[in-house]
Amino acid sequence: MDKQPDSDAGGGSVTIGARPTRQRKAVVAALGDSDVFRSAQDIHAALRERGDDVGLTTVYRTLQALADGGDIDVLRTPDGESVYRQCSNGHHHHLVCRGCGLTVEIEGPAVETWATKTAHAHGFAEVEHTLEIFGTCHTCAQRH
Amino acid sequence: MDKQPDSDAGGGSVTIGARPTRQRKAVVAALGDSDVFRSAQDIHAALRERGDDVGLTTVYRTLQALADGGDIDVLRTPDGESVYRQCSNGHHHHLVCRGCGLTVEIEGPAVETWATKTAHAHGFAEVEHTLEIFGTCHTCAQRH
DNA sequence: CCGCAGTTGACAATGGTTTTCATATGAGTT
DNA sequence: AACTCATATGAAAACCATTGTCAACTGCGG
Repeated sequence: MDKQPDSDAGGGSVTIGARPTRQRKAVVAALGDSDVFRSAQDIHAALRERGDDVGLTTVYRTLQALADGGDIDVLRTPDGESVYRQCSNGHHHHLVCRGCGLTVEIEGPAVETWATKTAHAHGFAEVEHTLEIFGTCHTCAQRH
Repeated sequence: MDKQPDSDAGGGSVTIGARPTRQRKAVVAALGDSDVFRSAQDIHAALRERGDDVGLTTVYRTLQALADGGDIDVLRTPDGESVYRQCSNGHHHHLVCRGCGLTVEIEGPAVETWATKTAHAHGFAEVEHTLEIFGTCHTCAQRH
């Protein structure tokens, strides 16, 4: 039910889909260019500016597919916007700047343990959790 | 321009606003009736069914006001919908059952400290964080 | 009883995201 | 190269929760 292991996607480390088209490669490239969480609209605008014309619909579809495949991370800003980012593998959380989207991947083993223990203590099973930290980074704080 | 501190709102434990109107009381009552997170539209529909006619706009406004005042908790479902719930005072997180919505309020002072410290260590200011734990409660686990 | 700030609500407008559907494209086949 | 057809694309329309608008209403203070 999940994809078969493909160790030779053709150069990229990310499985794009059945057909690695120009558009999909462009979206993946755009994600690779920045280490910031960006919205679909952001990416669409960036691509257009760069001359890579990709339809907004396609950007949305591609991002969704990548997220479903676990190749990129999604999270929702406090405004309810979905933002995407290419992340390292494995479980981690994010420290995100509200101003520019600058993101630091963080780990908190103690939190994981605590969350799981607490849930079990209340009789909950199949425990998952979400944890994101938002703030204003040093740079953004200065040019308020 | 904003509300003055009033320690005696007039009987309710929740400060509704400058004027405790029929509509606001109705919304507060609806929240008091259930201990699960519900959307504004849900509440609006429930009120209408009960005969308490309150405009959708007013429901939204009231919920937002209550949330701003810290009298109720808001969180966003994975679909991006805002849901509200009457909670105890103070900062806390939620342990929510995926099956029935059963919610347990939890506290994790250590997590708060850790989150703030970590953010500051990376030069972030005005730190906020979101943390929710999802799982399957004992009851739901049995009748899978 | 008057007046005005606070409230209300029908309706329009927003805006991110998804759907629709006609057209295009690419990988395999003949 | 020509053919096929599932897959992919994208412009435009649909969605839909939420917010803005603004005229009408309400209730307490004076």
